[in-house]
Amino acid sequence: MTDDEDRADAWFHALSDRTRRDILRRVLAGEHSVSALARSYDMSFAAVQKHVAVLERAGLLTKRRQGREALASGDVEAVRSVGAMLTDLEALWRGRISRMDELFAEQTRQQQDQHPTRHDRP
Amino acid sequence: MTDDEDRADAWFHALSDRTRRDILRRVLAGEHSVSALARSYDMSFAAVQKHVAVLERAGLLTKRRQGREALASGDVEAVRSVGAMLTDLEALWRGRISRMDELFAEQTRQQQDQHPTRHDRP
DNA sequence: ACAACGTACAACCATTTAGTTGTACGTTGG
DNA sequence: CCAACGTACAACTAAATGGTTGTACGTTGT
Repeated sequence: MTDDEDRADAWFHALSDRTRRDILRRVLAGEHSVSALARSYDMSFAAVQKHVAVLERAGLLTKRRQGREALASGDVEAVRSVGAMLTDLEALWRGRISRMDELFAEQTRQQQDQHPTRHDRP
Repeated sequence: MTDDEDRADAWFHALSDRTRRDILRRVLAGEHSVSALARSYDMSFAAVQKHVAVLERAGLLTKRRQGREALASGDVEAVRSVGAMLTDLEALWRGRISRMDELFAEQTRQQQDQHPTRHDRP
């Protein structure tokens, strides 16, 4: 269905707004109703509700209904998945370093072949 | 000057586009000129150049000039900083779990005070 | 019963974004 | 020398974004 890249788009876009990051912090620390969250910010209820919806669509939080309230709760697994993507990026960088090391070793070896030291070949 | 939250905004916004994530993968794996990168995508040179600029402003890559080429290179430290933010989010969640554990222990203790077992008080 | 509360969603507006084309300018190879 | 290359940036367009207000509807406490 939704591609990995689509999910990543949604994750990073959801995290790219400071209000949404703050909401996510709160709901990771504990359940909060949408209106309780809304009271924390200097903007309309509807605006906060939209931010919650963005986080929900990205899978970073889930809502459950209790009476008239919608209780939002952060999904730590999704947060970990985002972290894993970054770890994968780091791995690419490590590969680059390894290749540089190999290249260096290769150059060193060739230089030694061309200019053997007295010590190596007495 | 630029707040932590501003940096985070820039980081996550830069990462919220799949083309930019792909560019970042390439330049983490090794240096690439902007036009070499541009050849990889089905869009104009100017579009790719703008994506590179977004990544650069976010501090996720750096450019160095060599002759007429601008060589872009990924900054793994910035990637790690983004990862650290997510780890901090996870920590909030862990705090929530600890608090739930404490609450449970508290409730259990009170229940034992109210209904001591024969075994506890023979 | 009913007023207040919590939620959802539509419609609208200003700004930003991702793309385009065009232009200008330094660098380089033949 | 100069044509081709690589880069940068401005100006424009369509779409997405973050905010607003207004409306509707189920839930709750008195």
